[in-house]
Amino acid sequence: MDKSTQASLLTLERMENFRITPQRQVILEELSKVNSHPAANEVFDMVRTRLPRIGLGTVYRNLEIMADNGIILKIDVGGTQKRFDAIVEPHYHIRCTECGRVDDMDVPVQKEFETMAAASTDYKVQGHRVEFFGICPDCQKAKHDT
Amino acid sequence: MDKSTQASLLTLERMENFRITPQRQVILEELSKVNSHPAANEVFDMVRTRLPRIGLGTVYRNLEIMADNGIILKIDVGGTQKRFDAIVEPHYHIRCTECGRVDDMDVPVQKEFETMAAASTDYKVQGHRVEFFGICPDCQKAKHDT
DNA sequence: TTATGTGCAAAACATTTGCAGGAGT
DNA sequence: ACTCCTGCAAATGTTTTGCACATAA
Repeated sequence: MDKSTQASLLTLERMENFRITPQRQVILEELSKVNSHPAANEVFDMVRTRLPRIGLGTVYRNLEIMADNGIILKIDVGGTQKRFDAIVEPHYHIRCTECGRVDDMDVPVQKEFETMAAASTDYKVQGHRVEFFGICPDCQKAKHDT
Repeated sequence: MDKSTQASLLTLERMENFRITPQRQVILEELSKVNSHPAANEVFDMVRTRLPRIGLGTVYRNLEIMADNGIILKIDVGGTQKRFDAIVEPHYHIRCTECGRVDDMDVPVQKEFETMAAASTDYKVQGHRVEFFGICPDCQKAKHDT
């Protein structure tokens, strides 16, 4: 058993009342491999190279379940598709307004934001999310070349 | 001409190369009336009470155009639908994780965020967005009543 | 032998687009 | 005339769901 399989099994065990299926292992392993923040169809493509018969619905179902159980992070910010991240620790993202690519941001998470926010609303504040947007290096280059 | 019509005409004049049509006036007037942040179909419903023959495509097209021209704000955060806001000054939002409702947040906009961010990425940073999430007063009550 | 999970296809939902006719300039 | 705009319907893209079969507890 290689390192990533081991890691994912351990992580998957945090799911209660759910089975550790090959599909779920592979989804988590593939998601853990990449630094990008793939959308569901991209996860589907990666997983399909190893499990050719897996269905897109299974990928959606399992990404949802893992996100609900805190195994992975669902990045539900701007853009048409939701994206997924194997790193669950809160962090910020930046999204390219040209190509939709999402990268992690190395900016400290402002937890105080939430206490500040709680004072100015009747909502029960659960968390917050910061999304920067801009033009990624690749798209800057592409624009320049035009 | 009432006050809201006058206001919307003035605002619409900021659009270059575009006509001020009844559809556009009414869309902007209706959007300006509410504190909520309606999704396109909700704008459609509001506008339809005054222009029964308007098409949903027209609403989408015009909301898009107005957002591109800075007349209104497209709130492209979490949730399945994009929402629209007649207040274009940058501000933060909070979204209910139960019902999807979006409210304005009275938290100062951290413009320094963007300069801080610029230092830690190769992106050309254009802006940022903060979304708080939590449970709105109505849904808290609903949960309690169950 | 009961719960849960899967593949497949269809449905649901939000949004965009093509087109023929309308209206403004 | 020409350009822009509209209503309508069809198409698109993403995500969810129903169902019959498979698999693990």
